Amino acid sequence: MNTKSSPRSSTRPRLASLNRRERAPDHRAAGAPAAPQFRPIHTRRAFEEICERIREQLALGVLKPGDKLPAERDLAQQLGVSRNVLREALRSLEMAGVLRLQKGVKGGAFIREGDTSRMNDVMRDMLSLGTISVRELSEARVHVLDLVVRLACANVRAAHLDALEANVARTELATREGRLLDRVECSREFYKLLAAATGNKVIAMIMDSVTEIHMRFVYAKVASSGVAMARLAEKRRQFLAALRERNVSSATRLMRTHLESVQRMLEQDPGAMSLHVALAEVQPGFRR
Amino acid sequence: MNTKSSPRSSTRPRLASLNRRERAPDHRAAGAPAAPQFRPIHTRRAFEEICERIREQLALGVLKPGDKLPAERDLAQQLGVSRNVLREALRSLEMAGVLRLQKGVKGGAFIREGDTSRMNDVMRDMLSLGTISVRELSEARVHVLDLVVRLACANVRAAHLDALEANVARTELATREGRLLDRVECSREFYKLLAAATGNKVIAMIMDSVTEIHMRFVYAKVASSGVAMARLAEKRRQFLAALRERNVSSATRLMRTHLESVQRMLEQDPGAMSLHVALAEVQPGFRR
DNA sequence: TCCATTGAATGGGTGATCCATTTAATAATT
DNA sequence: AATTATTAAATGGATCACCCATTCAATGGA
Repeated sequence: MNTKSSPRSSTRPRLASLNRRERAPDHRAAGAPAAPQFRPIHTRRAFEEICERIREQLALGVLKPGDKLPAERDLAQQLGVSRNVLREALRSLEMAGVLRLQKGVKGGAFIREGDTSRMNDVMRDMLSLGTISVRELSEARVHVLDLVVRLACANVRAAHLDALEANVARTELATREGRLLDRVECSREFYKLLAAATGNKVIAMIMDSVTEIHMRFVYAKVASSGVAMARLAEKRRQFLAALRERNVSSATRLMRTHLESVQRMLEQDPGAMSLHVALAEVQPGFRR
Repeated sequence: MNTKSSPRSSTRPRLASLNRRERAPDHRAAGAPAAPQFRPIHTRRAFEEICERIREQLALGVLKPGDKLPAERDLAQQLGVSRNVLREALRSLEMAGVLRLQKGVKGGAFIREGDTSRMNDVMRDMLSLGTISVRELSEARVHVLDLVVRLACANVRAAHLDALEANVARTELATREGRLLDRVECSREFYKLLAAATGNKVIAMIMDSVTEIHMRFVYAKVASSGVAMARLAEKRRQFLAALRERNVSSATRLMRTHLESVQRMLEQDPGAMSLHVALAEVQPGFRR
């Protein structure tokens, strides 16, 4: 039995607004198309409500990057929830790349600049969960890269070309010194720079997300078999030349044939390659 | 003063593995390319470690969709952390679409089928945070849609065509009955079906993520101004005919001109359109 | 002027406790 | 025997009251 009389029933007008809230009815218009029976209603929980409210303030422009939320203890009281629940919400938003939590006096929960690498995580989870396949990802990458090359030819600027040039120089150096894994890291960077050269952060984000996983496979392959893409730096220089003269067809063709040879490299001795190995392996430069 | 003697120092060999863990040194190879000074080290926190371990089990294939994690109380003890911290981790994974938490006996934390709509959230957050712009998103959508049309022409199957046909029929009905917002909902569905017709879930996911936000704008525009895209169903039928005969150039051209007219519609009287309104407005069919 | 000390604010983390929901086992009723 | 209530246990949801570690400004001494 619970002998100690509940010390809480007295001081608890709190959750009136947040907790135990009646669910809003589904306002789907009467004649709505393709209404699939009823969508499952998952009970509204406090932390969801909190996340939503903060995101709402964000969408409304009330909160902007750099802004600081009230201290956990204060915000919890304002929202009428316990500190623990508030923290669940803040944690989720932190994982989502929306917040940055910082300790110490003058610390707090700050709205971050958007973190475009979040899309990588989504892609990786989808692959881990088996929702998408390596084949689909590779195919998507070919198409996206094709688009990226065309856009880069249209929009590339001197600064991008310089960065790419420097990257190829590093690739060449790594090749000469036999640092094969560093060369893979160079490749990863190359595609990131190329994506940035499109001048469109949405496209770049998409490109990065399909490239990141792909490069893990390449890394795992090179690490395990020691194979190396022949004449990589040379091919990069050719491509850069085409990009510099904004020769779309030439750049596209060079990239396509390169992708094909990479694909062949990955597919030889396929038994050694494993989705799980590539995903789970902790690799330098591949932050999780 | 803290009069009550700490009751914890005795029973706490727990965190040895998880908490207060020495950070692994950065094993970046010595001559690594483009090492940007030092990457900021953010203190390793328990919940991050937990998330990572669960994701690792996922990547390793030890955990699969449908599997159930141990009960919170048990898992917390196994990991040597408090239940509250474990919950922060589970919450984050739930928000990430990896887990589904279910109450009651026989409840627990289950590994979900991958939730492709997570990419939509990323896109929305990036827009809310100002990391990407509406212009970039629209531009990306044009290019992605172009790709989708080409792939759909190559891979569309009878079932897809039937679904699209049914969608257009609903569009026609909504038009006749003057249900403009339902027609927008039909459009949203149309693009989702088209994305699925590519036969590539990665491409489909990307397409959906750039479409979702766009359709919010269309919805907000139609809701506020009452304007309607002229001859929508007719245009859809023409496009479907081209898709059915796998006529890439025709389908591409039709889609492109349609996009242009939609863009013109959105841009007239631009003062009425607001990023914040479109993002924040709760709309039927637009789950958050 | 510079450096060490201190203390308050803040996020990180713990453990105990209660509530609400769900399900299966059990008892009561027809 | 079949059906319907009741009960009990397991589980996630939430709260409270702490304590710890980090950070940084204020303070004070050399």
